[in-house]
Amino acid sequence: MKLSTKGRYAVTAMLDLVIHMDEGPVSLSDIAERQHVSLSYLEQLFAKLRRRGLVASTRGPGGGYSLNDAPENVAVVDIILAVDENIDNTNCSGAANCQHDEQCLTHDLWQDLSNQIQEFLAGISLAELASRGSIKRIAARQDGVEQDIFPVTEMPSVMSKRVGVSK
Amino acid sequence: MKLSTKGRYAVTAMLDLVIHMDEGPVSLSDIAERQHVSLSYLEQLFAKLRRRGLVASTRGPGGGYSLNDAPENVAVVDIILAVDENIDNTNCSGAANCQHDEQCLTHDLWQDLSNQIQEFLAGISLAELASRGSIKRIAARQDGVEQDIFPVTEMPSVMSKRVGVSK
DNA sequence: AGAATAACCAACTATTTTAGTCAATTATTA
DNA sequence: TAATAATTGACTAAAATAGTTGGTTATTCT
Repeated sequence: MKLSTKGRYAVTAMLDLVIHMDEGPVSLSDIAERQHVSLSYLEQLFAKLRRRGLVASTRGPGGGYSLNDAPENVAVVDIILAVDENIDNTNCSGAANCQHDEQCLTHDLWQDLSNQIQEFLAGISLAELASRGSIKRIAARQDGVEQDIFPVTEMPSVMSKRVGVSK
Repeated sequence: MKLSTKGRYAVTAMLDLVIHMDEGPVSLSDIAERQHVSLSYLEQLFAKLRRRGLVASTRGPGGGYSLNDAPENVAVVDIILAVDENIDNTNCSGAANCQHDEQCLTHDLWQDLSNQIQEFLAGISLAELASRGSIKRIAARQDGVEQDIFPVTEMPSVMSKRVGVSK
């Protein structure tokens, strides 16, 4: 299966977007700063999310990304499928031709497992996630924490801003 | 998470072992032939399974591997954990220090998912798997199929036997 | 009009994991 | 003593992961 940090980053970024979208489009550099993911990596992920129709983009100052649908209608599984391609656990990608054009011994087991995971992740929407108390607390910390940890001017911009971009 | 072909091969091989263990130890070369996995790769996997105490080995002619415990007591999750190390889906391996020593936004979500998968795979024993009709059918096919596909002497030994081993 | 902002795009890269191979040794049995 | 089969260790090709680098294009603010 594919459940790597790629999918986790994507879900985290989308959740950050939902939490901050009341003030218009959310820029990737803001998400990068808050969630400590590299901006260029986010760009790749959001390119896929946009192609899948999950988000819409606005260019220029004040621009950023916004959800194409209500947070209630976006499930975690949609996000993971958009960036990770598949959630399938079989060797044959479900085709059941794992061995001489027939099923391998454990084909059904991996198929069942895939369905389990699929159903679990399909049952959780961004709206539900954003409403959780534990997540609200962490988001509040992230929104107010930068000043606390990095006193005034010395924020390690390397982590969140583009470096070495020439004019 | 780690759910790769490594874990799938291991479960398939262990299931093959259970199906054929009534006639004493099962050799890796037999499993390699039946399940079409390379012998050297199986050796690596069974070294881990032995270290974890899931199987016992018998050397010499007629030797092979046998289960250390009743098939009822070996869950699929045990096998995957033995070869894949962990089934954890969080970035911080469950330590909840994913971001500045505190939880990242989605930590709880991945934790819940890990638990789901864990429970599912813990609920399936080798005995239960081996008793399934679909698996019995496939095993029967595998036990009788070699003669049908590779007439008499011309079995492609490359796939299942060691090649180039000098004295 | 010009500077800043921010999305968009393509190519490249270091590191890790996967899925093995290759070569040899040790133990056991016929 | 020959064959069988586990055991060990080092190596490797290919793919995936997690980015980086260097730009271009569109929009808005001054």
